[in-house]
Amino acid sequence: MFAINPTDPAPIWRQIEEGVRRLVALGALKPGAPVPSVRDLAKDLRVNPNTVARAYQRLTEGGVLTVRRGEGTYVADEPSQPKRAERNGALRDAANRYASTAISVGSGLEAAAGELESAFERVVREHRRKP
Amino acid sequence: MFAINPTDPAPIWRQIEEGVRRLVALGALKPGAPVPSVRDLAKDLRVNPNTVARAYQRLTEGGVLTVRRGEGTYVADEPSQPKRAERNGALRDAANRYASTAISVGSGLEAAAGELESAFERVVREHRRKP
DNA sequence: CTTACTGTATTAGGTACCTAATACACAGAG
DNA sequence: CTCTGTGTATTAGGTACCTAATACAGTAAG
Repeated sequence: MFAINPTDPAPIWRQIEEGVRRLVALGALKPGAPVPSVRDLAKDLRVNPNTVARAYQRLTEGGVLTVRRGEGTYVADEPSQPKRAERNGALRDAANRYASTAISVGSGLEAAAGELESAFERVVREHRRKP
Repeated sequence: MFAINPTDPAPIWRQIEEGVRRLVALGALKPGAPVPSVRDLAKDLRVNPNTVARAYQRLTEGGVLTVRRGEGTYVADEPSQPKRAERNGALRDAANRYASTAISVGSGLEAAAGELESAFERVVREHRRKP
């Protein structure tokens, strides 16, 4: 499905949350489709079930997932996207972080932009492989 | 000098380390120039002196700073830059993270690249202001 | 020497996160 | 009903990080 990056300082539950949002945004997870059970995904990612549960709960509160108790968890019929304000804010924050680390290691805008393009291709290709 | 971002999941000492590296890479801190004392920078960033000390220690081990005990800390005469392998690795990692969050909030490559350019301009302009 | 500033080290306490081990309520299959 | 698999909740323990309060060794200036 996706992987956890141990070097990423972000908490694991946030990585899971973002991973699911990414799959939904890419269309790899379509509305109504089931997502792995808490225990299955936890076993797959080699992570504690509680951590996955926390991510699922946040995604449910955020309107991305819907849960049918005792049965399973599914992508919401109309998965909510972040509003423009939040999206721009989050994007700006992430861009600042990326620019900061790029400059700090001695890279320029061109190198950073090129690596970004590669990263996009990599992510998209990775999720075109198993639709 | 620079600011600490509380929303950044990265540890504060790492943000400080990256901030100093950024200033050195931008030329805002030139070789031989003194950096603020541990206590001064801690007071400026409203952070514990131990946290700043940890960052300075890592920067010293990394060859970016040199310390004259009892006198102060200075930018190394020839500040070491990360080797190409490490730089590319770090840049690739950062690009992956940025691309991941961009996609997860529903943004495309164009929007991400545009925001990246803005971020670069912002950072450079911010450090051209007080040379 | 005294004072004031450096970097460094130690100890303690608090918070967030992750793990582990359970337990409970609900839905579906046999 | 029994069994299995859902999501959810609770409790405990460990680690990393940050803070706070000191203390020590070295340098420079009065």
